[in-house]
Amino acid sequence: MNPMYVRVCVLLPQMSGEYDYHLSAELEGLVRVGCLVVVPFGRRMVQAVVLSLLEKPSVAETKPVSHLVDPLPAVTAAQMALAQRMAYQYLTPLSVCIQWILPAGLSQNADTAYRLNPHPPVDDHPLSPLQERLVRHLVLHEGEQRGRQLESSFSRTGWRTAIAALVKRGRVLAQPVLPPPQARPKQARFAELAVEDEALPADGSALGRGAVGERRLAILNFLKNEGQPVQAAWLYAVSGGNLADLQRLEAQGWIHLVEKEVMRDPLEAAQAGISQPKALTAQQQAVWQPLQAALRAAAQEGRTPPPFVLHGVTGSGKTEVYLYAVAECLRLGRQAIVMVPEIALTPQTVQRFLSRFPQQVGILHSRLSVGERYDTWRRARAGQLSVIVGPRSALFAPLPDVGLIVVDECHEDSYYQAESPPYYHTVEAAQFYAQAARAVVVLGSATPDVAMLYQAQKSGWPVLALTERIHDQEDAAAPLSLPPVDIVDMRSELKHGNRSIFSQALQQALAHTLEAGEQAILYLNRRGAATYVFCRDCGHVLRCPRCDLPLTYHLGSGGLHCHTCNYRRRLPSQCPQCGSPNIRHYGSGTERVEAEVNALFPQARTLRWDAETARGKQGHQTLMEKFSAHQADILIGTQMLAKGLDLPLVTLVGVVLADVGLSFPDYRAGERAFQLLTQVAGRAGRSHLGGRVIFQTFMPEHYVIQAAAGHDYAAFYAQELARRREMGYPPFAHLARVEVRGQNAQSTERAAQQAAVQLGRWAEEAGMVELIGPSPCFFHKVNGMYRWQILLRGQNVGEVLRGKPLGEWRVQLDPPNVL
DNA sequence: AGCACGCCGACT
DNA sequence: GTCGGCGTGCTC
Repeated sequence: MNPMYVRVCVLLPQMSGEYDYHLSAELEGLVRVGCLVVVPFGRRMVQAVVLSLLEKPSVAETKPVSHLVDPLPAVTAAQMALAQRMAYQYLTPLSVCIQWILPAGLSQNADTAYRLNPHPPVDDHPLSPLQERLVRHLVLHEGEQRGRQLESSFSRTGWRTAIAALVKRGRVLAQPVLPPPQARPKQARFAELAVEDEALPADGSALGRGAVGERRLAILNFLKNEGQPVQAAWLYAVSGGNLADLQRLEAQGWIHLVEKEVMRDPLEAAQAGISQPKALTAQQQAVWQPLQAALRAAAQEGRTPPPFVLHGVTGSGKTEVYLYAVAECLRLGRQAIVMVPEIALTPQTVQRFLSRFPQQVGILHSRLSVGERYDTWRRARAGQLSVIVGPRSALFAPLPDVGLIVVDECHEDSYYQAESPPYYHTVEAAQFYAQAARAVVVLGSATPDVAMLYQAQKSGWPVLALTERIHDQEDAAAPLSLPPVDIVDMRSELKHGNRSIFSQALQQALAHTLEAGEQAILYLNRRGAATYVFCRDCGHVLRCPRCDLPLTYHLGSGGLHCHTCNYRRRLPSQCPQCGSPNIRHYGSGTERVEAEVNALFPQARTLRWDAETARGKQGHQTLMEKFSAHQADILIGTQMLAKGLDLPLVTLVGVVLADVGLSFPDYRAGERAFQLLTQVAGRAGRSHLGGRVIFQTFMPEHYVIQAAAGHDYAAFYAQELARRREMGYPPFAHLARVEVRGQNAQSTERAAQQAAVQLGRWAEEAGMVELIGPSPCFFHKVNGMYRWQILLRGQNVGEVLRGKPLGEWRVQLDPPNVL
């Protein structure tokens, strides 16, 4: 007998409960676990996902499931396990995790339709100004608006209370509605021959006069050659015909016109050639073998191996190993997910997957239209796509049997979702998913996070190393060496009277590169760099006395400013540490650097690449193409050009100030700087031309600068770990950020104090948890909202907060870190 | 979240 | 005596 009841998770963000419903006779047998349904909830209709089928409900009275949104399950079993794990791990309601997994455009939230009552009761009540505006707004929009529309027109005005009063008095009618999903399958017109090939006319005279007949004949002949239904738009394109021609041909009985569903494909235009696997080097082979064994074991014995860390220097051929792993996964009849930090910045990686697995790759990212995303999602669910490439959302493609999850450049910050709950790290979530799906996880990076590598070593994860670079050219056999890095001490440059932002060494290297007709990159981290104030003799950085953050210099006011707490002071004339008068800001925005380059090398063609110049849809691509085509000699840019672009003509990389970021009071500042410098250094010398890197610095002895210059990850790792131990950070702790928000500074502060008392009590009960704040350093004012952060740090933070009444606080739990 | 019920102050 | 403020609590 079919189960008559279902347990569902109601998709309301604030609801975390599970509810039982019964199935009507027509739905019985159709509703499956993971299906998206609509159910009555209170006096509303809401979407819900079926968690399980039941023979018996847990309550006496049940309501019926209203209808199925889609007969195919919207959430696979493995995805459901992932959602449940994320809900538990990240202290987030299950409904929120499920909504995150569902494709945009499918899930819809309940709403209210407001309509002007055409026959309002007699009412001489005066309307408030806001009510007047609402009524006028409704009149303007033909008497009807949904809550979401009103919210966008009247946000932050209290329109809900105002309209509720109007509803009460009968001026406005309110009706709960659940909008249908935005994303729908796309229908297109197809034509196919209705007669045997031999029956087709020999010339166009039977089909129409002159050119018209020829045009219609062309359509028939095209259909004959294709031998299958062809989309009408194609026929128009090949014949110059139109819908009238097709309808005429159908009326005459030559063809049938049918409506068929088509898939929107964002890759339709991307014509990648077909590429064959490359032979692996001995090192790649050594890495590949255990990976292959694990893929086979996972597929055949259903074992989930621990994640593989693929630690490969820039240019060591990590991508080819991924391609081999994906190919093996497909051979085993399973599918693969390949995650990249940001699709716009890694077009070359995406291209390699497209050409190696033609017709099998789908991409998922936020720039796709709702329809494209929905169709890619449906093709993945139907087994029509075997490889999904994309940023962190690609993890949620509903593949039927995921066998491999690759996280490329797994140290990238973009893998951490910090904007809205669930606050999760892709590296961790991928492991949860892999456990549910019995898949292999590969974490690739040239500079793995210290915390991740520590965890790998502690937990016995295999760490596979690729230490040699390989040529991009197919024929070159000898491995390339990493480019030599010169550290230039900017303090001695100043002592020798060089006041330019470029050292003598960098100027000479630039001159040499230009002479040789090669390209150079000048890298600077603009965040803070343009305005960072420090002593040029002792390196002392001016910091905010309240927050300990470096102060920023504002050209307009000529003063120093703390962005966090609004502290202001004047620029001192002497260094507070050594008394030197050489304390000033180090101005070096991209414009400034470009101006200096142009002054020194008037003949050089420069190209600026920063958030400003890369704006627009194709911004990154245009700039990259321009530089790749050697339409510029020197590229000047910020963080983003450290990403995975292959630029073979670049033989010189200059880091204008390598120290940037090292003085941020973040325990990960050293790690971030090391990762950036290593990546930037890897940009040079990816060709037979070789290459050279220059780090300009005021701290030449700093371990981060030294290790990055020596391409020595091991040294950096050891020193960073030792430094963190020395500072008393527990290895492997969670950091929970508890945020208290309010409209008013005083009341928010009071609430934060109370929250801190409560959190402190819980931390004390639990032991092993440390409370940080509230202190002004965790105070922010954003968009008129006052926010205080309180940090909890310890090995069991998640357990401390689990089950506690946290309703009024926003809690964000970071993944485990070596703090 | 919504929307109920529910218990206290200012008005017909 | 009623209208209406927003404090808890429920939604299968």
